[in-house]
Amino acid sequence: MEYNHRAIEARWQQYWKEAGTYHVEIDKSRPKFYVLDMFPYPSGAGLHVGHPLGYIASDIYARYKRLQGFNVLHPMGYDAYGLPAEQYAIQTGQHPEVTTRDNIARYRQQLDKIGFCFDWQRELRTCDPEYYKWTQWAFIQMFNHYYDTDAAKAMPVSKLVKHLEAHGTDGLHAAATKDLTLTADQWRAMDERQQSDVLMNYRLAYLGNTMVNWCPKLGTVLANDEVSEGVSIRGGYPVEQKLMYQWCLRVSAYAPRLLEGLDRIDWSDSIKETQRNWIGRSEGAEMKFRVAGTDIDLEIFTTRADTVFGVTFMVLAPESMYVDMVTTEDCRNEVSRYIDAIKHKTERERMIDKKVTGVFTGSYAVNPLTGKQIPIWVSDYVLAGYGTGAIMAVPAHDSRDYAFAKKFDLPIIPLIEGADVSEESFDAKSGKMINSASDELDLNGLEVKDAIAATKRFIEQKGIGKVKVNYRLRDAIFSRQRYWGEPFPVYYKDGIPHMLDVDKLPLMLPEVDKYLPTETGEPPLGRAKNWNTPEGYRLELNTMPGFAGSSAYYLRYMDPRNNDALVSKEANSYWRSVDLYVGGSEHATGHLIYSRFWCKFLYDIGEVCEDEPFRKLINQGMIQGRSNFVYRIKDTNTFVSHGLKEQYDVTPIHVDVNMVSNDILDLEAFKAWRPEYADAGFVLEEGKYVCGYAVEKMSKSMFNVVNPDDIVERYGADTLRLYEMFLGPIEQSKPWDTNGIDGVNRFIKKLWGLFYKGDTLLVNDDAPTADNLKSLHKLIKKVTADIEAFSFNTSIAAFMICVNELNQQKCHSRHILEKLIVVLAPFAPHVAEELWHTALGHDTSVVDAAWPGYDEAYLVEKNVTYAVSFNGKARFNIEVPADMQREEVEKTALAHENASKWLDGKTISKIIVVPGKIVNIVLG
RNA sequence: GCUCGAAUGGUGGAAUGGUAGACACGAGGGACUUAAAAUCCCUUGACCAUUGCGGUUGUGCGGGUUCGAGUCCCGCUUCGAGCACCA
Repeated sequence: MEYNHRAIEARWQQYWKEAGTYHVEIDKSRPKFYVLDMFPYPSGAGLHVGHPLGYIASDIYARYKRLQGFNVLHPMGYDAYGLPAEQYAIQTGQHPEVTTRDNIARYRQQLDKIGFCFDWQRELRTCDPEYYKWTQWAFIQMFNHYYDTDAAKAMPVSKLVKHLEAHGTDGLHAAATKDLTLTADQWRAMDERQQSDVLMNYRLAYLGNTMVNWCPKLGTVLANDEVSEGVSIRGGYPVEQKLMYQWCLRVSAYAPRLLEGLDRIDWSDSIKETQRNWIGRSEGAEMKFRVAGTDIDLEIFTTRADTVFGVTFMVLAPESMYVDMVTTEDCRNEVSRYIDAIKHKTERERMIDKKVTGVFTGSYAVNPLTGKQIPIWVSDYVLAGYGTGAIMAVPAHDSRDYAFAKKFDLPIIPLIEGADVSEESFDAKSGKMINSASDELDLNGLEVKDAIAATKRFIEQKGIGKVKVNYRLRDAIFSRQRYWGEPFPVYYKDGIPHMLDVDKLPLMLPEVDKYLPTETGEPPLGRAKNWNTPEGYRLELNTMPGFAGSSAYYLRYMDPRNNDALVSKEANSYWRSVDLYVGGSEHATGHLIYSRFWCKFLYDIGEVCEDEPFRKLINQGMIQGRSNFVYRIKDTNTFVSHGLKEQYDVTPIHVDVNMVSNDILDLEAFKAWRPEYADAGFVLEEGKYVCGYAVEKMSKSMFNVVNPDDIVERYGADTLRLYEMFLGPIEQSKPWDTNGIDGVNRFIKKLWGLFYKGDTLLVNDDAPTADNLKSLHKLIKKVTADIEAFSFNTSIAAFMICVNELNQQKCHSRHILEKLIVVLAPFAPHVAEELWHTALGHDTSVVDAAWPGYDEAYLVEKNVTYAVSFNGKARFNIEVPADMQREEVEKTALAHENASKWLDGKTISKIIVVPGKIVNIVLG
């Protein structure tokens, strides 16, 4: 029998499907293991060769774990809501659901050809009402909970209401949009709408005012990357900053726990670091500066409490509520003009524009430590959204304050010994303090670190400030003015939002005539007719963003058809959380934060038993494209080979990589590619046309897309799987280069050659030799360790070595080959299954075999070579039995005929024996 | 600017502080073949030597620790990633 990948792969894919080989159920007699891939967005372009990289790695791991006796959950589904389908719908009128369904069918076809062990009975689609029912359900739960900072967990809003009724805000420690102070009497005196507004200040899912890029012409909010120079990228319509009332999730409440949880999960340092940066914890102090001649206190946040003696002015963010309070009549016009000018800029423009601008409010603040009066300014370099939106400026030790002071000629007082602040500020947090003393507090001579601590202690004692931890993490804006997303389970009654009853879920996404905003500027859902509005009230017209559906999907896989709960207690307590999660690192500050937040919330309300969703995370690298170029001589139809292009004036042109092999262009295919190239001429090197290449993003326009289907058709899925893994470390980004795929294809053929020569079955029942056993056990040991370490490229190298050795040993022993096949099965399941059945005669699937252990006894070397060195320089080798004791090794080394030559009468000061490697004799 | 990571042949990449370059591609040579493909064998970091043994040098740069450093430490350079008027 010859190796025929097409027949083999079709046969076993069919077999696995019919036998339900990969379907899993809860089995309490076996330990569970949950392997998950980040589910794909089914785009219209289909899969390219980069997409399956992570899926192959996780598939290998899942199969390996199963062979080790684990009950492995390995599901797959689709993140089906998304912008491309909606854009396509706007252009063509095609319902996004239709496009999405077609794309999913195509994805499924492509995935099936690669031979993954997914349990397709658990497939999910986020746009499926059965699924998004639970997305809506979770939203309702968030609406009905607030975050108690004492208990550090979510609590029911009903408890909050009880507290407000009894004590007002007194003793209430809850995450809030802004600090409120209410008495119980005031609360009870409020009408329903006022009370609703108060509760919004605490709910985990809340309606809030947020600055957004609003494009009136398009009738939608745009993301920052959809706006450039004040106009929309699509259409070029003006975009303005607008405060919009929309749904938000109070992710910021969980900032401390999101940070702390990172210490308990096995993720790469880089992605943890990215999340830490994003959460942005900073320890500092909040301090009050009295505005001179008033009873207004400006609250500021600083991490450099020690520099308070160097504060020479204050700065407010233009949006700060203090601005209005402190601006004097004389300055009011100028301040308003400044703020108006700022308003017309997008946040992005404000960031790009590094020009220092600002305006004086006319008021002064009193430095609480020195009693000196300092001017209060307004400038857009202070952000409203961080801290209190007001800062104390210390120009000597903060570069932004320094630039501002220079521009507006404000005083600069150095506070650290030896710091030269004539040209630039001294931002480092080190050195000895100077100029920092008052009657009550003397920091002079202290190290910065100690000065910070001393100042904090002092301001707390004096009641002018308190120690505070600030986080950069913002709440997530949860409304989108889009059609293709989950509808909110929300209706408005007299303008007050209410949640639908849970038993009315799902609230189905309605049909609309067009996927555009309405004429009155409402989101597309405003077009829906006869939408099932409960009791005749108005439904929320926004939809949820993309991350809504992907935040808890991993839980749903545990129990995907449950209509009574997101996941049953039984399924959740068995499968618990994802043991291995594989996906791209680009989700570090999106999906991977939101999922963790969502999970912690569900944990708080007792729905799930683990508070971290993904125990171990592997980030597969991106596969980039490797584009090929031909070089056309200007104004001709002649193309010059890469090595000769310097001699001409040429234009590089992308050519389809599928016409190029090892950078050699297939001239006939090129001529046939485009009519204008039919009569092209070529300047060749040694009879060949050599193309240039470049690493770029894999995309149609670069003609560098390699389709996995083509590889599977030509070489087979097993070759594709092995080659993708052989390309390099899984976490590394690398360009796809089909050159080299022959190597792994040859390996499979050589492996086949151990079993068959032509039609002859070579497998015999001979007892394995010591060499056979050594080759096999070396392989098992290496592959076991490599899979655990996700080092798949080196395990494939180990397979190649093993098969070459067995070939040389002419080993066809069943004993050896059976174990070889089991170990290979996770990597190349089709060929393994074929040989397992036809050559080795089994009638059960190889996936039900047991992962073999290895025996060190077969691996022990009989003899070991030591390099004998003198003063670190290797001089000769000795070969001794492997179990020889180190003193004996020393003696043998010194007894060697060459030793006396190097000793040459010198004394020996030290002898170092490294087991199995080197004897170093250090001469005195 | 801050944080994290990386740098090894023509290429992708291997190396618990212990013979650097596993494995593969590519290249060169050879066998088989009318020929090509396929397959198999040999060579392949560089330099020198080559009738034979071999020798020198070599992991971005400069130092250090060590009997011994691609690996550990300090200081740079370059590239990649994340964050970025975050006080």
